[in-house]
Amino acid sequence: MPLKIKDVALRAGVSVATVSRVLNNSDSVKPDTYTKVMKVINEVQYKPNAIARSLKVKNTKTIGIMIPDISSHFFPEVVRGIEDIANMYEYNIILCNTDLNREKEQKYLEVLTEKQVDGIIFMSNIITRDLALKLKSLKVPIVLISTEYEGFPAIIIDNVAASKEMVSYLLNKGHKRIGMITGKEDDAIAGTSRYEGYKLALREAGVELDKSLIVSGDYRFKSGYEGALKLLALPKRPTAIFASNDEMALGVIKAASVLKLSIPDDLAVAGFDDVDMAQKIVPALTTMAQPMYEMGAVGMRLLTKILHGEKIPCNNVVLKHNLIERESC
Amino acid sequence: MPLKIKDVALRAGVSVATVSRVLNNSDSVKPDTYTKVMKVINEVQYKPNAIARSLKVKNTKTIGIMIPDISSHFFPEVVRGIEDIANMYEYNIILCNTDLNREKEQKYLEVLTEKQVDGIIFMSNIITRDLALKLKSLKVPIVLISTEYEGFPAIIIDNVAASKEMVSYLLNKGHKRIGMITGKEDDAIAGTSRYEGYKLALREAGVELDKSLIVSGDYRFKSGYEGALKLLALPKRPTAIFASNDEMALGVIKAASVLKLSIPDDLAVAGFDDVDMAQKIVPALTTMAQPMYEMGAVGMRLLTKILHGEKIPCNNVVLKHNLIERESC
DNA sequence: CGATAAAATGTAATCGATTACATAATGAGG
DNA sequence: CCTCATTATGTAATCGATTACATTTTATCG
Repeated sequence: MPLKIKDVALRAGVSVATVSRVLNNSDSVKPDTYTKVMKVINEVQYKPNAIARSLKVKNTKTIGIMIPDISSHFFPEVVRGIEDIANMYEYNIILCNTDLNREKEQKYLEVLTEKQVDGIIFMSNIITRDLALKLKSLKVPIVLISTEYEGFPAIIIDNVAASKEMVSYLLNKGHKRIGMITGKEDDAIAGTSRYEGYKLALREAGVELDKSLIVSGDYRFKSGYEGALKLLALPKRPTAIFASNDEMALGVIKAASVLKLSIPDDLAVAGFDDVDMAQKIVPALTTMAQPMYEMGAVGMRLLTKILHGEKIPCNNVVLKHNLIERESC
Repeated sequence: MPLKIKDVALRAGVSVATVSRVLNNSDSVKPDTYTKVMKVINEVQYKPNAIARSLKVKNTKTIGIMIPDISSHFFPEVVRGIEDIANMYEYNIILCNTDLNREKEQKYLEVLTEKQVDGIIFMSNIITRDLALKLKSLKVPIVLISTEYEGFPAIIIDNVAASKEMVSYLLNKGHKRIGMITGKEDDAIAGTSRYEGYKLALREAGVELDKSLIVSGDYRFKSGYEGALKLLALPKRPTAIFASNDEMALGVIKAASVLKLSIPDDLAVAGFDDVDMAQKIVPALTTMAQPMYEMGAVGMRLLTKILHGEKIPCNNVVLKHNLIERESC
């Protein structure tokens, strides 16, 4: 039903080639014909069919974004960063929630390639060898965010250093017994490395590691809440708790509140991420900020560079973390 | 570079038509040939080009989602609901952040139509006549969420009733002076109607409206914070504050905390939305829940029905709101 | 003013699938 | 074993753009 380039050509009394030329204002077309064609285009409100175009030019100006879950904190900001830059370069984004489910991931990767996306931004906790192989086989540029793998460009922060910094900060504030709620063990990037940073800070300060102060969580509120209850039930309870992410830190705060502990006097709480809410809650949460928006933006900018033919080294881009002192410590 | 249907046909010793038939398992194809072709497809890892397919069959199995901003609360949940259902029916979603900016909106609508999306889910605060006309002219099915306009199917809640219910609840708790922080005035749906509900509840209870208790906000934390400071500086301060959304309610809580007012004893606070954070903060926020995920899911389900040719009446689907009592009142 | 180069436009092939229509293979029934 | 209906497969047009190449128009200049 909608008009095709042919119709425009007919009405303007030129060939389809000419119309295509004014559309892409490539090649040379006489000013007269240009305006003549433009007039028709505007009159009939002609909108070129991008699908047909894509078939010929072999690019779709759309990229895929694979994230675990848009409704969990952290991701919306990243996605927003991606979209803003994508928009700037006239790309659109197809959003895929994987729930960290391998089958869903697989399925999405397939439809994304079938739909001929120009590139993919991939976020996940851990990338297995299999997955990496699969990603490589796609022949489409891929940028990783908040995860890494040999052979792929990735946007990350230095989790070990960031975590160490936070724990050192707590140590400097005089805390000797610092509880930690870790992320999932199988999650290389945030899980292991943030715990690594914790241990490094202790070692540097000459404080002995007390395993009873470590409980493992899964990044969710509930696990932070329950982990804190466990830690706070200890005979020698910690004076500070560092949670691997803000969501769990919120759980810690909640736990403290049911135990009628005041923050930061009875218990200092530190988080990780600097999720939007961190500054809005009472008490405002001291946390290690990840530049979420920027991670998305930088990742997308990198991807566009690749798509524009620039040769990009496949190494990690490490963005700066930032310790934000607020009321909870 | 990737293999085409022709290549598969060649290797399998059949025609492209036959390959296409096994791909779409339509028509009749002999079991023998079916397996023969399938074998080749698997061997060479053939992936059909969805763009080429779309050009011919005139659908893209992708829909557009227009939202103000994915990084503001409320939307991620809705989007998640949409995506889950979309995924179920093999649709993908292109995410567009409009920032409620008319030009961006316009631009996105254009590229979405050029990219031949099969449908659009549109969220915005207010729909002007111009915009509605534009939407109609797109010839593509559109479902509205959290907004409405004559002639479009829309998924909403009854904001007036919900708001009235909340205020009545506060009144029943014995509050006589209830402050309200409204949304933007130009925002028909949530802004005006929630204030409307407030007034209705007062009238019903025979409480006189005191305009000094009404301050207008813009749905953002800061405006909630500042609005609360203003209200709490009143000679006769309110004993309860109802904010038009949770984000602002959080601002109210923050304001109360700097003024050293305890919640709910010195001040009751109520929000609207039941954003994920509402239950996680201290004190947990009493709020009017909107079924965000469900709104997305129902909206998308409606859209798929339309896309599958069902005739759907263009009226509002009103989902149930739900008053959630927590600690802040 | 005519030859020639440069600019503008047109013709038709192409991208990679689907599908109407034509044709070939198979099976049933006498 | 032959005819005819049915099933299976193949041929070629088509979707709506882009673009290589061919052709026409315009401009330049001796």
